[in-house]
Amino acid sequence: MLNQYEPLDRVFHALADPTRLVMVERLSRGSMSVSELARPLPMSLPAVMQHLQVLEAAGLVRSAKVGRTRSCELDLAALSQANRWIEARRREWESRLVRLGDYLETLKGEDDDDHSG
Amino acid sequence: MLNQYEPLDRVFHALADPTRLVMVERLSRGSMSVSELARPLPMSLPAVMQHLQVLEAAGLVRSAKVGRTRSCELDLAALSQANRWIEARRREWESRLVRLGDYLETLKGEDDDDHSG
DNA sequence: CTCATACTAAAGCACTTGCTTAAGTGATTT
DNA sequence: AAATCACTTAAGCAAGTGCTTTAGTATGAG
Repeated sequence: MLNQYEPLDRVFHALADPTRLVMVERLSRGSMSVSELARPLPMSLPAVMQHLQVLEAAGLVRSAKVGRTRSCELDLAALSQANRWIEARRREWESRLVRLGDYLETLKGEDDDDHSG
Repeated sequence: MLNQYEPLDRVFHALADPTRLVMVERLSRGSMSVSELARPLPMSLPAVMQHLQVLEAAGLVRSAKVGRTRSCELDLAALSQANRWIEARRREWESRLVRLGDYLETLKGEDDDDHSG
């Protein structure tokens, strides 16, 4: 397995799980503690902690412990990075389609010139 | 594992592998056959086929067989969907920050009124 | 001090992933 | 017809994932 994309595929991996998608979605509506985050999820608290660690390792979430509770909040930087990669792919693909269109136009032009021969 | 996000987390899962990121990146520069796609990758052809199936299942790539070669091309729909989800999270988070800012402004205003008491 | 709360750490287990190799299938060249 | 090419299928395996339960630790309330 090659890896020149270490941070990026960690972000996608973190988002590749429905539980973690729900966690990110809830955190986008406001910061909360681990147990608040866990409350609607059909699994144990340690399981939620493990998901949280994946999100933190990807840079999607930051958390800090205050007293005995850990407060979690979204960090948009990693999400933006994912967005930029997707946008770059879209642009490459679309500019290729444009170039193909131009090329087909050129062929059509040549065909018009050369039609009687 | 809950799943109200079936298509979306399939897309992120498909992008959560460095080999598949390379495949998508190469396909964004133009369509190609399975063996062309496989040529720079340090693994067997069946392995590349398996990655291709993951990308197709996620709706990121379409392919069609012509004669004995299979031509693969990018399909931007799934990528756009991923992008829209990320943008929605960003907007929710940012509007929450704005509301928080407004609230703090309100408190400051009340504090100004109530300062002498 | 005692007890409940809010995590945290560790071990274990079923299942999935990312490969491999070997043995096909069907299309195209020779 | 025989050989080659471009996949395709299947079986198998090591490593990783997504949980679990059990047993902690540190903080805060009474």
